[in-house]
Amino acid sequence: MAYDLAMAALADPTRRRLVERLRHRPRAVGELAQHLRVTQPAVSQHLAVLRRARLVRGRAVGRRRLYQLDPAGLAMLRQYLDRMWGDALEAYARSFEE
Amino acid sequence: MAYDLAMAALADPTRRRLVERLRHRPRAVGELAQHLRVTQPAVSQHLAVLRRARLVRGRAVGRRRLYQLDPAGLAMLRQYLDRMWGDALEAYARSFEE
DNA sequence: CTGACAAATAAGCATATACTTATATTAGTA
DNA sequence: TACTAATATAAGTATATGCTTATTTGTCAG
Repeated sequence: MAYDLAMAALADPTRRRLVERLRHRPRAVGELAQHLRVTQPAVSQHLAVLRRARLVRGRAVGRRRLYQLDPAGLAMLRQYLDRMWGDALEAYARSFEE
Repeated sequence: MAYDLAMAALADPTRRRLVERLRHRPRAVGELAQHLRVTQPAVSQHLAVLRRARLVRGRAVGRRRLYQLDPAGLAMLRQYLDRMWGDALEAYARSFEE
């Protein structure tokens, strides 16, 4: 039951934009903040939430902090959704049988 | 961009329990409420949220209302997560190359 | 038609949370 | 050492939302 943190984290649109911005390469906090209409502290707070959900990882490089996606959180979410998806399809098909 | 409603809907643990309870077969509102420590109105409100997110569908049967999973919402979510997952893996692999 | 049952809606409240500004921390630079 | 840059943390606020009770709407049984 670790996907609950990930689901809650991705429910926020600003955090989803952060994740999407990290899709292809790591970015520094300031760089992320520039594109987001929110202040730098807000971005740091969002990153902390994403970190706890294991959706991103941060490492210090000089005096900057580079964040990148952590596959772990996404993997758990995917697994959960795939299970639901499979069951939903089965139940849906069954609902036509009778 | 329809997965945002689904993400927000599934972020709530009570709503997730509702979805999980509907995994295998349709259920009536009262039946769902009995297993959930919340009142019937709360369940109805949650179901409304899930309906707007296209995660469930409800149909009237007599004076009861049977809800079942709607694959549509889950499909959108899955698609979104799969894209993120793929990109995350690529970026992760790339981060080892250099 | 009347009463009871099932679900949805209304209204209100209490808490969670996404934001802000201000400050602290840590690392590079002159 | 002092100064600046980059990020994190603290504290406070405003809004969103998940819950409750009370009421409304709709359906079946007698």
